[in-house]
Amino acid sequence: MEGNDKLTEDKIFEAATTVFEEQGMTGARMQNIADRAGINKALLHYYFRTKDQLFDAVFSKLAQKMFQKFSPIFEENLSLEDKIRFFIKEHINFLKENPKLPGFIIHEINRNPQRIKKMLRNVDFKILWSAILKHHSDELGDYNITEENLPQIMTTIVSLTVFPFAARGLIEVIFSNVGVDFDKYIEERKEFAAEFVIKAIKK
Amino acid sequence: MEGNDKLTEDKIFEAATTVFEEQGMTGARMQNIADRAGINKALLHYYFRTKDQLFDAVFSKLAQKMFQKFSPIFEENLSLEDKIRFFIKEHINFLKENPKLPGFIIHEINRNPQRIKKMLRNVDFKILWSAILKHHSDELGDYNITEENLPQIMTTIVSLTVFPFAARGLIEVIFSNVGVDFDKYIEERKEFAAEFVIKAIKK
DNA sequence: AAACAGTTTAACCGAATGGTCAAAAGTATT
DNA sequence: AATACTTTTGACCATTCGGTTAAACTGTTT
Repeated sequence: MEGNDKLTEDKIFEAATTVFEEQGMTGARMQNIADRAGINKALLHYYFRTKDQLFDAVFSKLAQKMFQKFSPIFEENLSLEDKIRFFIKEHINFLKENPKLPGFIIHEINRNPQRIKKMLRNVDFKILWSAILKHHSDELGDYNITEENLPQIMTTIVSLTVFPFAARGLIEVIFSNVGVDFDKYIEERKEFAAEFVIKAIKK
Repeated sequence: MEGNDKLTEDKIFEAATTVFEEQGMTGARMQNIADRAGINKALLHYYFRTKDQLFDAVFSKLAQKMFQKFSPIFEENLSLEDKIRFFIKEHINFLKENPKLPGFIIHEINRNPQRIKKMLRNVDFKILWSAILKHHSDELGDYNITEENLPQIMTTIVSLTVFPFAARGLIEVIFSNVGVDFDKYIEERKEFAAEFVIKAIKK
């Protein structure tokens, strides 16, 4: 049979994703993953020989999923302001669907910085970054954006979208105390963060 | 003897802090902590009965250390703008000394949200937050700050300081590719983030 | 229907890990 | 110097965990 083939592997992959996202590599248990996938533990090792291999597969997939979402930044067609609005809105929408992703990626990168180093070895950010400046060269006179402060601005924008999800557990406790709903806060954040950034960079 | 007493317990606590910060609760090994402290593993259990108790002690200490740094926000004496400048600068200075703290706290809260819920049970953020508005009530006419968007603004400021350290492993890889030095970036961030926020909230 | 190939399982294994214990070493008290 | 108390250690234990193995099961080919 071939149909069930992919099904089993996918079931494993999904279960592994859930468990790894929640517990991290070191906290995850192969037995737990097997249980969630509704299969025998030996079958896990039949499809993915070791825990490390299974983790690598999951991590690569999730990291790619995360990084892919940044590609719209490096394309043209929108004005700078609209691009900022579009990116922040879409990125928050993406994170709403994958709320555990930031915490997972952050922790696993901290635990093993080499892995991400290897993954991004062949990406030339220099070209990507200068592309941004080039795309909006005619608009740049209206904003406080230079090659020098681009790292500050880029990390700032990402901070605004990612941090609330990474620190969600903490933020939710505080918000519940103040009577704020996290989901509503996230919904409002799309516009707030975008206008916040635009206001800040405008000359 | 009493002098050596505290010394041993402190050596253990320091070693445990290092290991837990780097590996997290689930990745840490009691043997590793014992080795780092230069003592026998049995002695670990003599001072801290179980791994959970040792972890709780370390986590509580580190969480308190982190939260304490927010107290200047809730005191008066400075203008709103200077308070923002002061907090961001001091907070980044603090994080420079404790760069692993954000990732550690974030991960452990995600792994067990209940722990932080219990820790902050008796803190009334509502009072703290309204104190901010009260302290600067005379200045508020000049800024786009209301009780409604305070959650957005507060989380925004914290995002700007904390995220670079949480995601340091990733940011450093990208920066090294673009030829930016992380330490220099952090140094510049003190002023950048403060002026960024002030510009954004000014009417 | 027999041989074959891929899939799934139950039972098992060895190493790692958190934790214990009794004895040794060290320190203070008398 | 004898006693009593605390600290430190080496050896050990029980359990958990990642991983293996051989056999059973399923569908396909001949």
